[in-house]
Amino acid sequence: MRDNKRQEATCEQELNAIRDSLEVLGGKWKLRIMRHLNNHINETNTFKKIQRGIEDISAKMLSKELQDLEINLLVSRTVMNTKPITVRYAITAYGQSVFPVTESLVNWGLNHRQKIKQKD
Amino acid sequence: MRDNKRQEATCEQELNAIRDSLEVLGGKWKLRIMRHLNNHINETNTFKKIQRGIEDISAKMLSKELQDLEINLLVSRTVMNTKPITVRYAITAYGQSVFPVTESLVNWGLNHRQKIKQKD
DNA sequence: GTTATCGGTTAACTAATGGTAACTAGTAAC
DNA sequence: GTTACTAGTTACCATTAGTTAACCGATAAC
Repeated sequence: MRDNKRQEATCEQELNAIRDSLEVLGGKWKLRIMRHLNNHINETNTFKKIQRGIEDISAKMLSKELQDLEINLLVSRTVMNTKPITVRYAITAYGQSVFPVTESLVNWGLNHRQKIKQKD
Repeated sequence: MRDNKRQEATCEQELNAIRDSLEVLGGKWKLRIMRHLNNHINETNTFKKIQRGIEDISAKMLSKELQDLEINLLVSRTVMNTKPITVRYAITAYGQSVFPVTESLVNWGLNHRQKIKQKD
């Protein structure tokens, strides 16, 4: 794998790659959760603490999104040996690799809003 | 506007900017259409030609997506004075600005697929 | 034994996205 | 007048995404 032969993907492969990215990062909550974990990276982020920290997210959505993020290696889940048990979630080093990607989306989005404003 | 004070957006503003970007570029067809128009930039891209060029897209979806793209200034629409009338769609110069953004999504998606493969 | 906290799950709903097929109007060839 | 091509629109349906509210077992405080 080290001798990577990338950067000559076909059109279809590129569209698939974008679909993959948006599946992993898209939706209403995933990036909010990632950012929250990154902003509180030195704290013990338990399920309830995260839920209280992210406005309006329901237990169901938080549970489901954390599972998805864990499957994709972006977030780690550690059951702590406490009573009552607590579960600690943390963004992984790999998880932090999403921020440079989203930065370009942020910049394009900010610029686009200006552009559309000028239309009126 | 020229003295742009950007790049110090709050967390919430950044999430909104990402939402904006994904609203404009997301979904099943928008980027396919953009790429198609970009790949056939020297041709006259009529509605029917585009529909034949993009596999499985229905008239309804193509019509709706082209309208969205036009509203967002990414695609231009020109009614030609022919009989029967034809309508020419083209990607705008501004529309081409999306490709650098999607490139980072492509790269992350390709890399992520490798990463997940290694898990098994 | 009642109440509260932990980390969730379950069922039932609504909203958004996209697909299918039929249909429109205008023009032209046969 | 029937067929075909232009550029779409309309109505209906299925799937997905997300919301709401109730519930679960375990543990601990009162």
